[in-house]
This record gives sequence, structure tokens and C-alpha cells, in this order.
Amino acid sequence: MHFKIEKKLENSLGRAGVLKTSHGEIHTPTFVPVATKASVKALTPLQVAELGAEVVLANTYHLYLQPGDELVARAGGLHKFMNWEGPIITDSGGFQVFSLGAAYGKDFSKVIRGTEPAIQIPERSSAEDGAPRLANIGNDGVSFRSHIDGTLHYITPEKSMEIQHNLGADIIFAFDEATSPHESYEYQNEALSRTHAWAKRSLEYHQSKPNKDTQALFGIVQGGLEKDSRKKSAEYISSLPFDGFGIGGSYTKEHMELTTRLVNEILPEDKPRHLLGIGEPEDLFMGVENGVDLFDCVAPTRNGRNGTLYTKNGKINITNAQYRGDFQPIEDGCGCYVCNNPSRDLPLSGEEGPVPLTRGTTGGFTRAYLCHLFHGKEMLAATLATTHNLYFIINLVKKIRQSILDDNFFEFKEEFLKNYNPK
RNA sequence: GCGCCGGUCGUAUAGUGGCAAUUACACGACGCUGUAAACGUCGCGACCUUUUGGUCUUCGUUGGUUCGAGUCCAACCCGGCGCA
Repeated sequence: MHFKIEKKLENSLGRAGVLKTSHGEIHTPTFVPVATKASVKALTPLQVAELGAEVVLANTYHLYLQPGDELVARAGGLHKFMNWEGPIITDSGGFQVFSLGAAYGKDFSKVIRGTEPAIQIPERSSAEDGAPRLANIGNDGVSFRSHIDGTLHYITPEKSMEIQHNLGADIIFAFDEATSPHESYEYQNEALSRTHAWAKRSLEYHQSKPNKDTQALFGIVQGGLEKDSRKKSAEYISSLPFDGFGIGGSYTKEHMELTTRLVNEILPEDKPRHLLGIGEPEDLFMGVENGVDLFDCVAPTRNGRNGTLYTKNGKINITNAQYRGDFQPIEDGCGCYVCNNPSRDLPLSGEEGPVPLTRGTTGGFTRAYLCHLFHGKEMLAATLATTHNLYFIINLVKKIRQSILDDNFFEFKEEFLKNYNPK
């Protein structure tokens, strides 16, 4: 893997670059669609590529449970298994320590609403808290109860690396512990030392294997909301010879910006940075401006499946009654397949010359049609909504990248945010 | 004509003396940020209220029994089945 910065954004941490992997180039900053179980839900890899995605992110924990990393290895690795030829990133399973652990059954999420994360997790200090959860954390690793069949599994940093080696992604992540900002200060400290110890163990295991030459390993900065902890974490993680870095954890919007800037000021400039799990439009501008190169997020795909669609004016819930008879496209002027339904000239195999895939110009799909598909529970609803949302987000980051190259990032940001209501 | 069964929120249902009344679907709104997620939460008779509330009107119709009736009784209307 090789990373080259093409252009820097003046008076900020932002930059545009190219990340070369053995499965192709990634032009950064970029948005990485999430393909947790080796599938971007509702889309084929060809569709994902046509949307402009250059890389996808799959998950270690999920693929370990189903179908099993050894089976993926037998299939010839993730690329072959899922028939995606481009670069792949795998997450380490660290986030599941959080989502199946402290956050299990609760409404904690990565981005906390409001400003005061005052509610602490009271039962956290006691081992026998009685609260249902599927993950329990020890210093050596984490025991998980499978959310699929309830079987017990134990994942250590070494195990996470082994699984990720079997999966064979281009970029893999160190095993970490994501914490909720609701945790106590003492707990955050404990978790941070664990994440640091696990980072070192992940790295040592990785470097002892031949995979170190074919797979890049990213370390993950944690540290919660405390500036000092974040700083400490960024300093420690960047002192280790990782190929790149992830920024993890969960925070309020306000802290997200402070944290991103603080961390990226410390991380070495010449290595790529991935802001884990972030991807609302306003957050993408924030991240890029503060030195982030890669974003992944389930928001465009999940929101799409649940009926929330992105437009330049903000998100709309397409299932709402007001759209039942609305014959406009989702977003006027959007260049995606759903909105424009352009006559495309893709040649079909065996045919001579370009063959239009669409006959005539129907003008694309309407809001009314999408609304109908959702109410009718048609599978096409998910496909079209995901197509539009992913295009919207991927294209937004592409435009942000271009604005850096064109020296008009700040103008573009202002113009976009002026119209966009984050809600 | 006789007998039996049945008529409850848009639909299908639960309910056999304390009920504005169960559940599902539909409908309406909201939420979703390294995917436990084609999911979840809330609302769904009307009006009022700051509240854990208050008032009114509802289970085919009309009457009755009862402190109290969707629930018991009577008649009637409608539907299904059976016998003529």
C-alpha cells in the first residue's frame, strides 16, 4: 500500500490524495460503503462500482460467525468470494465490543444527541450487572455471544488478526474497544489502556506473518471525550509502525470535530486516516477539513432501506403521505440512476456497439413510485433508495475532493451547507 | 316460517359484569452515524389539560336487569348455516 498526498487544503488539516492498493487506487478523501457481511445491502458489486465507490468495508465479527473466515479463505479470499474486484477494508470487530456490549438493548449510538452525556452506565463497574449484553470484556480479549445463534465466542487481538488474514482485505484494523461517552472516567481509562495493549498485540501478530506484505494494518485511536486521553491515544498509536490510522469511539457532534482535529494534528501527515463510522453530509465536510481521508458509514444504506433519502435540502422520509402523489424525482438535478434514469450506452456482450439499456426517456423514477414501493414492501424500494443515497454521499465526497484540487473547498462547503438542513 | 350461530376501531380479531376496550395488518409521524437494522419507537373515538390526568361519545338497534352492561335479559334489524 502506498499513500500520496496530491494537494493540501490551506490553513487546515485537509488534503486530497491517492491510496494505492494491490486491488486498485483509492482517491481520497472518499466514502467507503459498508458491506458488513460481504454485501452492500440491496446492491450488486457492479452497481456499487457504477455509483463511483472505490472501496468497501466488511466486518470481521460478522464474517467470522457467518459463513466463517476459513470458508472465505477457501473461496479464495473476500474479493473472490463477494466478487468485488476493488480494494476492501475489514473492520476488526472492535465496534461490536461496544454495540453488543454496553450499548446492547440501549439507545446509545455512535453520535450522541444533546450536549451533556450526563447519564453514566451505572452497572458498568460491577462484573455481575445483570444487564443483558452479548459481549463481555476482559483484558486479554472479549467474549461474545453470537447474535445469530447464541453460541459463545472469544476474540482476542490475535484472533481478530487471524480472521482478517483469512478474509484477505487490503486494509485491516487493529482490534480495539469502542466505548460510550456515558462510561465513567475510570472506565474510559481502563478501556484505553486495553485498546493500546491490543493495538500493540495486533501489530506484533500481523508483523510475524507473511500477510504483512499484502495487507496494510491500521491502528485505532480511542480516548473518548477527554482531550488528554485522545491526545495520549493519538500519540501512542502513532508511535507504532502502523500503515494508517482509524479514529474510533462515539461522541457528540461538538466533540467529534474537536477530537478529529486534535487527533489529526498528532497523527503523521504522510499516512492515511479513516474516521470510523461517520458519514452524515455535515460530518463529511468537518472530517475532510480536519484531515480525514476515508469515511465509512451505514447511514446512506440503512437510511435508504428505512425510507429516508438524502437531498441537497436535507433528508426526506419518502414513505410520508405527502409523497404518495408527488411525481418529481427524489432530487431535481441529481445525476443518479434513480433520479435521471439516463439512457446509458453500456455495451452488452456479444452485441456490436453500444446498446441502450433503457428505451425512450421516461425521466427517471418519481417520489410517488418510491413511496409506493416502500408501502408495497417491494425489494426494489431498497435497491433504488440505496442507489440514490449512496450516489449522493459518494458523489458529495468526490465533489469535496475536487473542490480541494480546485482551491474552492470553503466556497463549496458554504454553498452546500447553506441549502442543506441536517435536521 | 322454525331452529342454530353470529354482528366490537379501515380490515381481521380478543373480550362472558368494572373497559375507551386486546392483538395483527393497514394508516400516520418520528428515529437510525466502524449494520443485533428490508429495522425500531410512538400515535391511531372526540375534546380539554402542565401532569401520574379530566370530560363526553362508543362494541347492529331499541328497551330492560344492575351501583356498574361490549359482556346478562327481551324485542327488533342484518348476515350465515340447517330444516321446511
